[in-house]
Amino acid sequence: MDSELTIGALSERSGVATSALRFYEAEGLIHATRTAGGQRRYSRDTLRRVSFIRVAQQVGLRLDEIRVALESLPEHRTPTAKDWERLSSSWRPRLDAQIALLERLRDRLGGCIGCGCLSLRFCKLLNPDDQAGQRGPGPRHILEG
Amino acid sequence: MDSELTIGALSERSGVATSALRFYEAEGLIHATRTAGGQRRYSRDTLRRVSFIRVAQQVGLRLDEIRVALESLPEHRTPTAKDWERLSSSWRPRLDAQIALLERLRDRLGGCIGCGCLSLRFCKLLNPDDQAGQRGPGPRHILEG
DNA sequence: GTCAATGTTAAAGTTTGGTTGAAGTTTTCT
DNA sequence: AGAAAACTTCAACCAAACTTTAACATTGAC
Repeated sequence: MDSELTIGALSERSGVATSALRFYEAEGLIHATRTAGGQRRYSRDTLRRVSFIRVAQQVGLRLDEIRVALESLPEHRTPTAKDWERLSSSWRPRLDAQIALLERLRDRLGGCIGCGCLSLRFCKLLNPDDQAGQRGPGPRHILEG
Repeated sequence: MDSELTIGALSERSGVATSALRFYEAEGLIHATRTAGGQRRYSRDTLRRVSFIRVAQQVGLRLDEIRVALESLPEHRTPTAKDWERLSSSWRPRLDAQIALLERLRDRLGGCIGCGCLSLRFCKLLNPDDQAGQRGPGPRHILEG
């Protein structure tokens, strides 16, 4: 049992499509060695890397941010549980902020929309830190703040 | 004081770019009358409509869903605070679910990534309802569930 | 009446996160 | 050895939510 995974095996185990895995490689989020014939072989901890990527997406990170995060992992040894924990704990502020926003929305929905207060630019509900968010095109991720 | 707004005025008051306002109109989310010369003029409650749109986006709704929601407003009278409240209260389940997901992530981050449990497909953290989410292309919105 | 500021349209471009398809190669199974 | 299954690359496509650009028209202040 060589513990190298083919792209199909990694896909099956991670639940992530092979096309996505190739895409992640192109974006520098994961890496593979190649067989003599040119096929990808993944080391076992790539599975954990892929898991990290998917969870990070749920937290609202974009792939380029995730790439940067992953780059802070040790290069020449398999990352430990502690490494992963350090990485993911950096999300806490982000998660906390997002949870707070959603709770604010939930608890003040009725009042704020119906009333005349909404000039949005200055609405405390949406811009608690007075950032009128104009951040270019593309889909809006709710966690982007 | 005719209380009609030009697109520039609406943009300034709402904090939403004019290009976005035209886009919203093309998508059927807002409406305008036209001057003799063909310029848009918005009634005052359009401001509230735009506010609604932006808040709804924060809640994670896509524009087409927002359009449907807005279509349930009364056609021939200015919506009341109650109308808006009814509309926005339909978000509660969605908000609650999303808050729950984020709290789950926050509270179990360390354990779940570091450990070997993550075959993602079956991870209770990400798929509490056992939906291995394969929902087509496009950016992943964290609220999509 | 002039002129700057603001407005118009339509089409194309941007970003993110991928998928799809074609045409060919490698691995693995028997 | 031969065939099926899995793999390769590359380019094109998709969707959301806008923005940008170009070329031209309207408004409103003086």
